[in-house]
Amino acid sequence: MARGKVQMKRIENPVHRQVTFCKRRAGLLKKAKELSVLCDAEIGVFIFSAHGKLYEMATKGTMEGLIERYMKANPAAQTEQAALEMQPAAVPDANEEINMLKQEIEILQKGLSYMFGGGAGTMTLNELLLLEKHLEIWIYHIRSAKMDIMFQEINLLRNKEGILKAANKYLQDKVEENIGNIADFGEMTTNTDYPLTIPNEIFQF
Amino acid sequence: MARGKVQMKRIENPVHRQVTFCKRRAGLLKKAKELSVLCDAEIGVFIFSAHGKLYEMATKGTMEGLIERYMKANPAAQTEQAALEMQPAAVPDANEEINMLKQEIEILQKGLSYMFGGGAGTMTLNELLLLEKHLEIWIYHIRSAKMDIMFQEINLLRNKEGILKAANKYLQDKVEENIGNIADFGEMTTNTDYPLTIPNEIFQF
DNA sequence: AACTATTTATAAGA
DNA sequence: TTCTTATAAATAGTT
Repeated sequence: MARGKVQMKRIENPVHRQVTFCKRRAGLLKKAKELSVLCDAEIGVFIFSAHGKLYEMATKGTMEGLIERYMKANPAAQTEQAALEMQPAAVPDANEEINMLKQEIEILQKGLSYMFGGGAGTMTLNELLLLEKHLEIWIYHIRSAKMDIMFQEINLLRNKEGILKAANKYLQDKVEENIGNIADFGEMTTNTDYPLTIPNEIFQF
Repeated sequence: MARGKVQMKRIENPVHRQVTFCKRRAGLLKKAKELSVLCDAEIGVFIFSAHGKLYEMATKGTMEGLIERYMKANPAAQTEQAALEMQPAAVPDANEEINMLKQEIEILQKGLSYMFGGGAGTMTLNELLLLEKHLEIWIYHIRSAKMDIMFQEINLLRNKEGILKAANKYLQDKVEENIGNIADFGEMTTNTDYPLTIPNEIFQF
């Protein structure tokens, strides 16, 4: 990369190779560190030299922790030991506990997917981060349709109330205007005099 | 490293951070590959993005093989499973799986408590078993207070409607009974003849 | 390990 | 994401 390009193949000169290994190894680890810091990533690197010497680096925590995380993130990838552990030699008690835990996980997953509205699939951790938002949206939808209907109903009734009240008033006027001899009319008037104004605050959901 | 130096700290702008992550990730993996080829080294790199996505690369063979080699080369470093496997009495396979499942449950629990509205505390397993019920109850409470108010309002209006209608009818009867000479009365009657029955289904929430 | 001449990598902008 | 380009970094060959 300087003073001449380099062929992408094994450097045959052992001295050159060793020097390059030193320099580039440092460079690689530096780059890994930078990527980790700049982008908030967790990175593990391990390098076995041609002679078998191990150089490693792990950002955030230990290499062991990273490997465990790797194992979890990549269930398809089984180490030799893990593969062996899949053999039926397992002890009954242990199997029992495993099954219990698996059932628990199933229940939890079911609850979560239920919450997401029938999503039959499993959730990733990313999806969990959107949890609160989804829940709020869900509630909103459930509520919103009902609210619309109820508001319509209330408005309908209010309109009818207004019309009936007007009709009532009209008829009352007519009665008063044309008839003076109905004894119990005043009593009637009192009974129909209801407060018709309803505080609007209760509709501010 | 171009068009301006970059501070060695987390890039705050999410877009910049994502772009840089992409570029530098590619760069890092390329460098690893080059080092491997040029110097005949065996290298493993894994990168977890901030969002938890895994990117990996292993020169020569699989990452699993590399991890096993790493384990062997680094006896001091024991993963949790490996440590458990060192216990003679324990059954290695089962313990590992149990731990994995327990971790999974922990993740789900975390998501759920997050869902329940910033509850910083942890949930017990018993609580988790009641997940669906809890959610329904929660939604029910949110909704129920509002519904009560709206039902009261609707019933109030309906009662008023009934009373006004009765008063209207009474007055109308009086008018019909005592007066025969009001020209526009029939018209009035038509206008006040509204369908007063509202389908009850819409209130079945 | 230091020193440069060059090659690479990459930040910023489209 | 991908391309371009100006510039910062990395590093091959040399001392």
